[in-house]
Amino acid sequence: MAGADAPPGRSKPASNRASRAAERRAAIVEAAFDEFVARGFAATRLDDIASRAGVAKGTIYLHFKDKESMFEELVRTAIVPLVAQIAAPPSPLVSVRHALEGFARTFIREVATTRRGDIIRLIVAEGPRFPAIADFYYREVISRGLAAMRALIELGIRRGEIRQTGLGRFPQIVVAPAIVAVIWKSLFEKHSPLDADEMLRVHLDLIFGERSTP
Amino acid sequence: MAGADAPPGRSKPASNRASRAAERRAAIVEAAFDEFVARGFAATRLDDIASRAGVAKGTIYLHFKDKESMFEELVRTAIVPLVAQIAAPPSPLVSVRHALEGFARTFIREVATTRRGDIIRLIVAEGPRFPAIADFYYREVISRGLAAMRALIELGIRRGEIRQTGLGRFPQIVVAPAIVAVIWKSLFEKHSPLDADEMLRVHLDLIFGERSTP
Amino acid sequence: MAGADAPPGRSKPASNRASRAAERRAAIVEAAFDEFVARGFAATRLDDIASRAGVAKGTIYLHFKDKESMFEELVRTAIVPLVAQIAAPPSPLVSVRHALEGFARTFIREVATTRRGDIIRLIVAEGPRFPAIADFYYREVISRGLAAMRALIELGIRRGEIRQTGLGRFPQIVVAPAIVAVIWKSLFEKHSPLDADEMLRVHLDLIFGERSTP
Amino acid sequence: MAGADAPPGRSKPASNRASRAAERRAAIVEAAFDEFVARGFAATRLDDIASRAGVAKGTIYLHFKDKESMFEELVRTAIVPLVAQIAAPPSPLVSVRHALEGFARTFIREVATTRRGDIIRLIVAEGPRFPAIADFYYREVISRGLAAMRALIELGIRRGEIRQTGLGRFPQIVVAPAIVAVIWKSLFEKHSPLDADEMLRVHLDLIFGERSTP
DNA sequence: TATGAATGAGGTTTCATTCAT
DNA sequence: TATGAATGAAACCTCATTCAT
Repeated sequence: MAGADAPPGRSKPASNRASRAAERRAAIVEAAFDEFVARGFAATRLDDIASRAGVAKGTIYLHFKDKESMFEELVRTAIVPLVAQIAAPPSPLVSVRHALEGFARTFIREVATTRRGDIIRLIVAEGPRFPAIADFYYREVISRGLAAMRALIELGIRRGEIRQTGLGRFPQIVVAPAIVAVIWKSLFEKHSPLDADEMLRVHLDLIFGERSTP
Repeated sequence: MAGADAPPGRSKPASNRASRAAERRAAIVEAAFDEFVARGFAATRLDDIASRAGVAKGTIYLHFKDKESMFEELVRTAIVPLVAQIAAPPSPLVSVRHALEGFARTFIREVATTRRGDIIRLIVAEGPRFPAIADFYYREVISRGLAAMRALIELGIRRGEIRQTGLGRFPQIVVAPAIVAVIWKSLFEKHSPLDADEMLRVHLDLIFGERSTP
Repeated sequence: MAGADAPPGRSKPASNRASRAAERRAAIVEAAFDEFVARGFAATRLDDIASRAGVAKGTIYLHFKDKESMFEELVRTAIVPLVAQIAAPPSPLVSVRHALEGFARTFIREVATTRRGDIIRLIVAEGPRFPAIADFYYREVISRGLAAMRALIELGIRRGEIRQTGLGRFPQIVVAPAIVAVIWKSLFEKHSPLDADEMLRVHLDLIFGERSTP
Repeated sequence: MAGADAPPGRSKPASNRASRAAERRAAIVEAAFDEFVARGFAATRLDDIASRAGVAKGTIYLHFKDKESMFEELVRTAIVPLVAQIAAPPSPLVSVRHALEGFARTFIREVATTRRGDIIRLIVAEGPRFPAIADFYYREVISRGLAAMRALIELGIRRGEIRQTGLGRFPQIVVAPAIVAVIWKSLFEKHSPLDADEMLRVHLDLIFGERSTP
């Protein structure tokens, strides 16, 4: 991930014990994340995580209590950046459409086309078996994200940008195509590539009542 | 177990050998489906499937080659009803809106509120590890369903019911809230119940340009 | 143990499924007992039990929940025969000395010189870490055995055979040399063989006030 | 941990390097002894010993070759005080009964009611797996102790204090109740408290032919 | 001398699969 | 066809031991 290529200038960056440990931990997190995303919780082997991270199996247990709590902590950690983006202020200065376009662009760039998209799929997949994770995800991402989205929608309605007043009650509708885009990318992209950018634009056209000009 | 050695003659309708086998197979399929949906592929134990189906573990192997092919066949089988409904003719007699409302109602009734909804989540979860399933699902459900949806949308556009012409290129947009509803039901329903019926209605209002009257 | 050499006459004794299972279970119990006695709980490997019993490792888990409950059940089972002997009636017809001599002989023959002696050492060794076992042993063996011994001692006192009236309050004193004999056999026999038979006789002489004639 | 980097000069009495090492070693021995007594050899973790001793795990290996030799050395060390007391001269000045009463008192005070009692149980438990320890224990404690006891008994016989001449051949009989008391304390004390003091007194009454007066 | 992160062999336990009945 | 006891590979996890600092 990011951070793997430290700024050049030092040959052995941070070689004291504390940061060596931090590096190892980061490597484990990195590897575990990849494996969990690729195989799901149950099918992931700690052996694979260890060898991918370049550490011994036992080393994992210096950083995590067991496979389950490693998974939970990992997913939680990975969710945090999503939260940060969502918590961005709705920027009432520009038009609501403009704000939503910004959202869409950021989402495409930072989520749909990166491994962060996979985490959404992972939560959908493992959520029912890890209620703690589903709860956390709901609390930190879903409820906040939808609240922000609702505020934006209602602003749009007040300003007359959005005519469909029912959207305020179902911000999920505004987000739905983005979710579908993420799922599509991981499952069907090879069968039929999806121009997520364009799809979200069409969706916004639908919401803001403009006619698309193909 | 019970009834296995019932006195011959007529214990149940169609109790000859061939159909007895068919019954058992159906029980296994049923049980396996429940377990796979509840736990995912890797975490499901054949032991649990067997006892839920009321057969011995070995019996499963009389009907399926192994766990993996059982899973694949199962999901394939479970998808068929979805296909049937989707392949229903777009019914050009009524309005397009009316047709889509019918779709939505059927979806809510037959998918979102039943176990068939979980199969969508299951495919999202296991798709990457079972490309054969993802392929099959794309071929049988996604591509056909989207094609039908696209035809309907274009009909709506030609008839002037739908003004947003871009939707023809992205039928996913029309389906997205239904997908989100299914996911929501399995993950977040307990945190915040979703009125899927109403949400889909608002979504149709958005598409067909009517103002919702709260 | 006993039962390994079934009565001849049939080449494959008890070859139906149920008794095959019973045989295997017996083999596991046998092997596990040997291993636990030889190494103690923690140092015993299920691998060794399995191969000594001639079964696969997994087979053990068809009969026992886990290592710990196997150990507890095993020891409990092994204790039962001790109980049976102890529950023998105090036989008031003969002299108390005679009764105690019978006890001593039986103890030497059936406990001190057999593997049942090792179980006493095993309980001493593992008791503190398996309170359930110590409790069971106290309840089934110790308390009953001491009660019976006390009754016998008091009978001896009433009959004038035993002059030391304090023994009624401490039946442990009467049993102590037998316990020591068992421990001695497993730890120090090779350094200095102990004639347990004779020791117990001397002990009885001490109790019944007779002078030993070497 | 705390105090590891104390300001040099004088943190504790005798804080030069050599004695600091000796203190650490003593702490390890102390901690190890507690752990081994509480859990037995195999179930004891070096981690626990280290943290109980307040040293790092690696430090243990500066003082002991490995777990096994640490255990052997430890038990040996712990036995030494027992030896000292046992080797005390039989004091022919007072009556033999008086000498044995002194023994009993000392045993109760210094062994049965302290951790040194547990070491007897530990040796009984681990002896078969550590022949070296059983050998050492036999050589240093058992054989010496019994020799001293035998000498005392024979003195008693010669002086006419003890009438049961067979005891000279089985000094174990005289010691047996003390052993049983120790075992009782660790296993059954909570079920039924034992007045070891009184029991040993009754036992001496038995040996010396006096009638107990309850 | 002291540390404690790292190792990896080895333990317990699970479970898909087989096969004699 | 149906069973379910048996298997054993493979998973997770522990912990004695090492070694760079």
